[in-house]
Amino acid sequence: MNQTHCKPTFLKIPAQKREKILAVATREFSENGFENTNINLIAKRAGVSVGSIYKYFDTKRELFLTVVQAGIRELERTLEGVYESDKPILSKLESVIRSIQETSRDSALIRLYGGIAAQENASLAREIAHEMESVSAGIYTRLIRQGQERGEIRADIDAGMAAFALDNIFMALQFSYACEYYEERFRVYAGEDILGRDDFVVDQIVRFVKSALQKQEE
Amino acid sequence: MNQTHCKPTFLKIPAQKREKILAVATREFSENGFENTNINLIAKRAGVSVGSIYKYFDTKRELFLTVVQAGIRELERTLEGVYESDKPILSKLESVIRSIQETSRDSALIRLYGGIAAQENASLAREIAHEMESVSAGIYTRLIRQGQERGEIRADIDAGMAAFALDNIFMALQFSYACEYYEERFRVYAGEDILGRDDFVVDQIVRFVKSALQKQEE
Amino acid sequence: MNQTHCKPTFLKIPAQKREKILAVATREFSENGFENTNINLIAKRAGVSVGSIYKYFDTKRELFLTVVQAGIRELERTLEGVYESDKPILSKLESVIRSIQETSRDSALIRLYGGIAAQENASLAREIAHEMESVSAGIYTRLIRQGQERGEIRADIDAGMAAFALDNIFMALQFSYACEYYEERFRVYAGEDILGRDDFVVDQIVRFVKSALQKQEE
Amino acid sequence: MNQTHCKPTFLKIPAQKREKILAVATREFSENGFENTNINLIAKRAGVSVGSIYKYFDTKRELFLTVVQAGIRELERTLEGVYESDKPILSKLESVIRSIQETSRDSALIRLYGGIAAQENASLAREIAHEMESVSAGIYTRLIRQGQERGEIRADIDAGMAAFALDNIFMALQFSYACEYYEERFRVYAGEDILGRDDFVVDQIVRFVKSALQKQEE
DNA sequence: GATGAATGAGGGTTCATTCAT
DNA sequence: GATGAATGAACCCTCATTCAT
Repeated sequence: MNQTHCKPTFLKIPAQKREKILAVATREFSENGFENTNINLIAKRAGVSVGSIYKYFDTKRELFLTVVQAGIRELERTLEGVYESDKPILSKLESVIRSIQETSRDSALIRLYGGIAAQENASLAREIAHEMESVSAGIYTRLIRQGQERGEIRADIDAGMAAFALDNIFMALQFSYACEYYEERFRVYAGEDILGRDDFVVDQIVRFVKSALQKQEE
Repeated sequence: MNQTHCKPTFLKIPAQKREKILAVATREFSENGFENTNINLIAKRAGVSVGSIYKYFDTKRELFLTVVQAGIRELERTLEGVYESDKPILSKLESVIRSIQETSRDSALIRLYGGIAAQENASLAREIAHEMESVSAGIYTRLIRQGQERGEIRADIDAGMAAFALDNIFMALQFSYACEYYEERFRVYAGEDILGRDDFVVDQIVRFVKSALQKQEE
Repeated sequence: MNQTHCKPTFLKIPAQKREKILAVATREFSENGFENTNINLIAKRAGVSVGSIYKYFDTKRELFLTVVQAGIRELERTLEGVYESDKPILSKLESVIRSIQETSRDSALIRLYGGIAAQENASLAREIAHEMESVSAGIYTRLIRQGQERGEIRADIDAGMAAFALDNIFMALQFSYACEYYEERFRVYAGEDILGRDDFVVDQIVRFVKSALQKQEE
Repeated sequence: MNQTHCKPTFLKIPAQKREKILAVATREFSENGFENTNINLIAKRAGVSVGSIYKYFDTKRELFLTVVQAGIRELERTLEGVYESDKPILSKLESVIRSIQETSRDSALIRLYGGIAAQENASLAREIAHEMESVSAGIYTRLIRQGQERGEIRADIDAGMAAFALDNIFMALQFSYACEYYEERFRVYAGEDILGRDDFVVDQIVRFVKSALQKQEE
């Protein structure tokens, strides 16, 4: 869960250099996918030598994993921010959706996520899954459970499964704002102009999720 | 939507050979992704020459698109089957979920879907999106609308957006039964043994979706 | 010298079909060179099957040689026409130059010649040389000799060598009207607009050749 | 005229390695033509990796152009040497012819020239033409003009056209000592043993050219 | 520790030629 | 004789990784 994928040397170089490498690598991987990303090019664009990259990371794969992990930590911070507030739970959901709309557009990170699941390299996918999902899984599940305790969310549903369903909706929504494929899919479902109707989307998704989770009257 | 990606010659060869090629290609693409799939290997494993493959398809990309489209048509048939029955709408949803459980396990097709969105080749992704989603988008949206007309589904929600949310859940569920990455994610959310608890999953998802869509009492 | 490069079958098919094949092949070879010409494409464009082409010619090479030989015979006819007249010899030269200007522009045949010498396949080149040059060599040499006998051309020069020098000039002139490379070279020597100044070219070349061959006043 | 076709890296490697690569490439291209030359083979024979070749040159085409340009510079040096002497102009011509005889035999370079014009790749041909001919065109034209000024060469002929005719003769003569096809052609014109009668050739060609250019008596 | 030149296996694609119908 | 589908060797080029300096 906390393993690092880089070699110790990477942690000893100036922060600025480290961040430049990660920024360039994130952009390249998210734009081109794992296979089509060229390590030599990343090195050049980050202003370091290939040799150095291989001093910091054993393989292309390790660099990729490091980039993903850095992204996860960023995501974690965003989500935590939303949840730590003390608004009623259902209103937190609205915040999440708005946050997705704001951060996912043009987000290299989300595109990266979209691509991971498809990584031809199955073992790579598995390795990422755990650390990546632990974050949101944990947060969503805790949220649901809290809501159930407070009586704001129905108790007759498994917190994990509800969190799973919720994340299914949110994950696909993220992709819909970040990846061409899902953008197109979103339009097919909701109309050509849906990417410009953010308030409508928030309203509708909240409505859907709210009913799904709310304690049934009576 | 109806364009074919193969050359006419491909349609003229014996059905058995055609299916062998598609079966091998589907397996290879879904196991290795687009980039890591070797056309020469597909040819060898399908028992034809590379030359022949290139007589049937202009490029690797066209073969890939053909494989995807064949999968879409299969998916279409499965979904149509479920929806054409005259069960009450909410019970149809249960059928869909069961159908996902049955067909997604070991499904090269679904893995393929998972991979498409991530295709480094953005234009390829866009090209597939429309024809692929038109199928389920159409079916789900029609279903919701029908439900609204019959009074089984709440009218205060946009049919397209509801269908979108529904498909988000189902799509991710499909991936969860087909791709390593999503399997792992599923376990993180719902427990190590979730892949063996199909009835529980059906029950929980139905419960979630039902509330989400159902007409609110009173 | 008179060997044919095709199989007997080629001579038995309808003349129209035979000529269509040669016409298409000549165009293709002259536009793309030997290596870049695709036999399957020639077949398709000539409206016959590849199988048939290989019934008529053992190899791509044989087809090429046949095309070249057909071209030689055409050239032969043109040249003979010029020389058989009974104009004074030096005025015949003018006719040759004008004939070159008229026939070489857009001439697949000449481009073909230009390419032969460079055929990577050395043996192919040698094979063509004899039959190809015998034509003009014979005519030019006979012409010079005739001129020497008539006293129109200096006797202190070897007829063969003079014919060789003459053909060097004419051959390169032909290429200069037919092939991009030599066109460019021509422009470098004689100015950007030289390809539009035909009379000037005739005048200058005649002037040069005339002095070269003419009996020196004494 | 001064553009290089290689990447900067090529200029930084040891001269010996650079020359080895150019030597091997020149040989391969001149023996097999552009299309039939195998880059991987050049690499192996030059004792470097394919990867390196592609570090030095973007494409096969660029390597070819570099080889040609190197040849042009060599030709330039030879020609300049001949012309810089202060012999009377017509005697310089004799030097050129002797120089052709000496350098063209077994000259990969000249064979290369012979092949360029025929390059299936028309754009490639055009690109080479300018830089290649500028050299000899310039020298020959300057020579003629100088001769005209000095009164050694007739003034009633255009310097560029005379240089063109001259180069036509010399170019074909070069090919006649270097390429199989033109060797054969030479024999057809001047007899089977012509390649062994160098003095005769010099004498005859000088005689031809001299009359062509010389001021007419009286 | 940093560099970046060097490596070479690997893969998409073409096309001359064959041969079963 | 005609057809054209099938074959598969061959080649240009890429890029993850290594290693001498």
